[in-house]
Amino acid sequence: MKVLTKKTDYAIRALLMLAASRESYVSAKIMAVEQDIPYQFLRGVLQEMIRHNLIVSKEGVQGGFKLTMDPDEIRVNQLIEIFQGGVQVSECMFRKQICANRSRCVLRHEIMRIEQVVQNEFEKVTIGGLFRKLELANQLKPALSTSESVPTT
Amino acid sequence: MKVLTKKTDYAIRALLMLAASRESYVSAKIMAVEQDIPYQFLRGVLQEMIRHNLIVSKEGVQGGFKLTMDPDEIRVNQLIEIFQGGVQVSECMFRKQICANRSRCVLRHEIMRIEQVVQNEFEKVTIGGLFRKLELANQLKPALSTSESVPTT
DNA sequence: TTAATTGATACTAATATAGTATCAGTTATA
DNA sequence: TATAACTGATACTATATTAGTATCAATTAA
Repeated sequence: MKVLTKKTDYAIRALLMLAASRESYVSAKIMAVEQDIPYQFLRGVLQEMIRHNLIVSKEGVQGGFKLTMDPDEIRVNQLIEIFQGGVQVSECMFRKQICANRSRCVLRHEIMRIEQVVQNEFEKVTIGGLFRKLELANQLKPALSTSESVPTT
Repeated sequence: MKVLTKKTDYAIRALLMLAASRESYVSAKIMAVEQDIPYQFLRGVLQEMIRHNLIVSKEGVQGGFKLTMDPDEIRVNQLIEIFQGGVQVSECMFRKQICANRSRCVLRHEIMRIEQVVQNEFEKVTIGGLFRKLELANQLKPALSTSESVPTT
């Protein structure tokens, strides 16, 4: 049970960068390098987000992407919806036969309930919220880019 | 985001049948037919459950499978663990570099929290619990097997 | 004019999920 | 005691999803 696929993961990280740069455009290249995401793959992800009006682009030199809305309005929930087709119950037998077999229906009902819980949780998580946590983390631990030799095991 | 794969789904339905038959053995064939599950595929699922000591088998004529424990002790949680490798965060960067990039870590933390919620929910769902709901559903709607012509759209 | 950019699109590769087939061994029972 | 109804084990194939690559046209700041 993989909760987030790469696409969603990359999308969130790209959005966090855009949230950080506010009004100015950020190019796909910069985001790909900084976040260590395959460039062309990220481009596809960004295109998808344009289609869903989460971001806008500017072509040419100095071009790039920026948010169309307040980061607090972008919910991880929606990103999962876009890149993973939301949460899907294992085969919905609705209508088809009212319910070919009862145990499948009971199960289904139970899963839908849990999915609703997950849905609600992911709805609470916004890019804005994540961004503030990120800032806080960076305040508390401003090291990293310096020495702090990585254990070469 | 697919919550349950076929294997888990089939496993649960098979276990519900075993819960219904209590002490007597039920063959894979019967379960496959009644639950409309591909026979050989189900066999594989059953083998996996034997390996995890959820069920035992008896070979030969009149053989089959039965539970090793009270249905209330079998949690859907565990089945997801067995058939879907549990809930996995999108790439754990732990230790590797303490955290190559911060936004990934913040994200990770948030997801882990939600996964814990999911985990807790699925832990509450047991085969015994589902079985009782199933019985209740069958009591309230004892029709089905009779006429009730399926709409041929 | 040109290098840095996005738009669009068509691939390939890797992995996971779903399903099939086969043969050997066991056992109730006719 | 032969045999049909079973499971054990294992090796395959097919399909779908996820991840990643490549290419070329159009745009634009400098």
